[in-house]
Amino acid sequence: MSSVAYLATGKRERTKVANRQAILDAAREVFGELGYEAATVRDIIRRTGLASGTFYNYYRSKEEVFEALADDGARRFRPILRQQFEAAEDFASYLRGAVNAYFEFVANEHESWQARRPAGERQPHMQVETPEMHRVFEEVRDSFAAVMERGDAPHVDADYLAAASIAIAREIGQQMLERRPIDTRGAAEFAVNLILGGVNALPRLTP
Amino acid sequence: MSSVAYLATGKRERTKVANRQAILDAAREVFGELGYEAATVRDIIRRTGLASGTFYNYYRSKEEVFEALADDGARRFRPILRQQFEAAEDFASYLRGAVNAYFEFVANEHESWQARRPAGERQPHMQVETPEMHRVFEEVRDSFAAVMERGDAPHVDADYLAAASIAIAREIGQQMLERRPIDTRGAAEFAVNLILGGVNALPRLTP
Amino acid sequence: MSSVAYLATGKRERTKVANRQAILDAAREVFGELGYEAATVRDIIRRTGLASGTFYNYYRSKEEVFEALADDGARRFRPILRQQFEAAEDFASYLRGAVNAYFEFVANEHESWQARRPAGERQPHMQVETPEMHRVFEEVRDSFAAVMERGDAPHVDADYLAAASIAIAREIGQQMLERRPIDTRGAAEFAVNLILGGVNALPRLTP
Amino acid sequence: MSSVAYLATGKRERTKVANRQAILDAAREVFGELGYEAATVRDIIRRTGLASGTFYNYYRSKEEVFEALADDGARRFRPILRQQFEAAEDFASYLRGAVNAYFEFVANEHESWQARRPAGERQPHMQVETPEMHRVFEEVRDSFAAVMERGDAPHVDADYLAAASIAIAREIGQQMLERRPIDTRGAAEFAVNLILGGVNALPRLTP
DNA sequence: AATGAATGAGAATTCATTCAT
DNA sequence: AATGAATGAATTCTCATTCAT
Repeated sequence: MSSVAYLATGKRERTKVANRQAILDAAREVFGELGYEAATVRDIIRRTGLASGTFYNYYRSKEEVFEALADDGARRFRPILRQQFEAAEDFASYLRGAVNAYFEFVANEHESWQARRPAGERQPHMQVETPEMHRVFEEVRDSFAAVMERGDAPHVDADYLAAASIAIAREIGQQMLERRPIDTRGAAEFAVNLILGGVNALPRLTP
Repeated sequence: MSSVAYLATGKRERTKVANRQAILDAAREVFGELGYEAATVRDIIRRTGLASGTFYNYYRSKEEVFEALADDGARRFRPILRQQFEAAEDFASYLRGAVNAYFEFVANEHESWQARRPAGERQPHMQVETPEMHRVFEEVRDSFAAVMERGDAPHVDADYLAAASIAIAREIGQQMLERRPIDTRGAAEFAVNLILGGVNALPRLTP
Repeated sequence: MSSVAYLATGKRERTKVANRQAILDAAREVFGELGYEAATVRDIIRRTGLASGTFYNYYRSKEEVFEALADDGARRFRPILRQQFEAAEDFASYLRGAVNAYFEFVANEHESWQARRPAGERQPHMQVETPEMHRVFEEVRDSFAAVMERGDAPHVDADYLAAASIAIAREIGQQMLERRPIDTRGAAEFAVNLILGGVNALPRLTP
Repeated sequence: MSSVAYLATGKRERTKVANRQAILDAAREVFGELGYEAATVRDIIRRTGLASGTFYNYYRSKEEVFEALADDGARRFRPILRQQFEAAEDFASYLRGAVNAYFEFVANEHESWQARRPAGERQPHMQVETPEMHRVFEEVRDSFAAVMERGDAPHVDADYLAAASIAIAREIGQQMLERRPIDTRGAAEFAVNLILGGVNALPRLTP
């Protein structure tokens, strides 16, 4: 929180922080690959190289890591969204920025949000919506609401719009990855045009 | 023996079908009440009155029933979709019909899934991709392509559009279920307007 | 047992006999491949093409087929041994005949006595001594005793000798199959010479 | 801490080794009392006082303990064999020493295996082939080859001879255990005379 | 704080056998 | 006599969590 915290971080301290993060990262991967239920604490801890007992020095249960993911995810994605939000003048520019940011995020982060099919495993796996995904949803919805307020933008159901926008981004992203060559620009354009066009066609809320 | 005799296959056959359905129904209930995770194969089979081993004559695991459930939904929805396609004159009417039908379907299903849920427990919402669901995707994409061809409708990337539309419907559908009262009309209107408006804003393909 | 039995065998009768034999053959194979315990009734019955319930029209339990194998095996191998026994003038000629007969039996019968490794399965399987193997042992021992009595042959412990002879034949047979080219003549000669030489060196029993 | 400290590994390590051994011992007893088939993993683990799950930290299945048991026997026998080899002057003395040692070993093992057996139940006798057993085979074959080289002994096919000798020892050993009183001396004499006499009768290799 | 073996409740699963058709 | 789905007792096995080192 302050510069002191940074300096005060001795080796012991750093190890603790690093371990906590390592477990979180491993959990994100494992939950992403196997789904919450199929994932075991062992799967998670094995990936960190730590001993199984160590897990419980950081989290009290499998459920607790799962919940911790929410905070972490939000912490990492919120600045990006916020930056887009602050830079944006209106809904259109925010959307454009956010969608692009999302595609970059997906590409850079090795798609922790998407099922990472471990290449050659049995087809139909289940995907749980993680708490961190929900947090992102809230972030987007609130930003939508705010930019609508801010500008002269159309004023529509922010929940529905956020849900729809995220769904579109996710799904188009998926499709995009299955085409060759991978055309991120084209896909982003498609998604943004679709949403923008749609929003303009929506009847305004007049509460 | 009766007019039903015509349809009835042997008793054994009927029993098999009935058992399979009984397990599916029990699974729907149990998943609805306890959530996928907490539910056990025993919970499911107990509710059918069948013996525990019998479960394994029909499904190999909890995961498999879950998928069968999803598959079952998709399979029951497809005829509805086809009907909308045949009745539709253009893209707009097909979309309107299909989206309305889908939201009605989802709302009905929802009753058996969540009916007995102790209020306050949020079901983490899960995604499965079954073969039958893929068929629904193909059906939608092909129908889109066909109605675009048929009418004077805009001509855009059918894969992207189908993927986006399904994603929107799914997600808005989820949101819809969390509001009270459940307003399928309102949700459908939102989704349809969004997609239609978006489509008109998309640049036409000119191959 | 008589010519009447043969003629009286109507279609129904033949089917019954054939089924009983089919189950026995399948059981021999399955017990040989998997060992008694790992083998299941389903494994056996599946191989016959019959329904699982049908098994119980012929044998009351897995154990019962296992025991029935004894009679069958003895029934098939006894004539061969008997023939060698009757043709033999002394121990040496009986041994030679029996060992050769054994190697032919092994080759012809696709080695039901040996582990039939299903090519590419996990290495260390267990082999149970089936009742039919024990019956063969008795046959050999009795023949040994008889030819010793009959001729001027050395008079030694027939149990030990039979056990040793069978063991040698089995094991040399195994080794032989692992060499290229397969030299049955050489192997048989080795076995026979070893046993004959050994027998002459054994002290005579003088009861 | 004490002179033992030198040998003692950490307590953890000792517990692991002790547990593994405890399971092995319990398995030996249980298999001896109930037979391989009737024995369950529960029977084995119950006798150790360990928790049921602990079994699976050491062995993956009943079959695996059984193999470990066989392997264990072979592993403990090998040093004995080597000792005989080093003490032997020629083929005859090696053979005599090894066979006697083997029969003693088998008789001792037999006590722990069959001691508590309710009389009258014949244990169906099983064969396993473990890697360690193969090593015993190689040891015997190489020793045979070496002593043949060393002395003026006949020079015959070492593979065949080793295979035959081991088979004889195994089988005569089994027979021996079924007689009362158990006469290791008599059995060994039989086996040694048989093999020695046989070897002398074999045509020499003249490569 | 890290380790990793032990724990044991409870879930998953098998399979010999029965029995209605 | 054949069929093959149903049965359910018995067994295997997993895995979150604890705890001695």
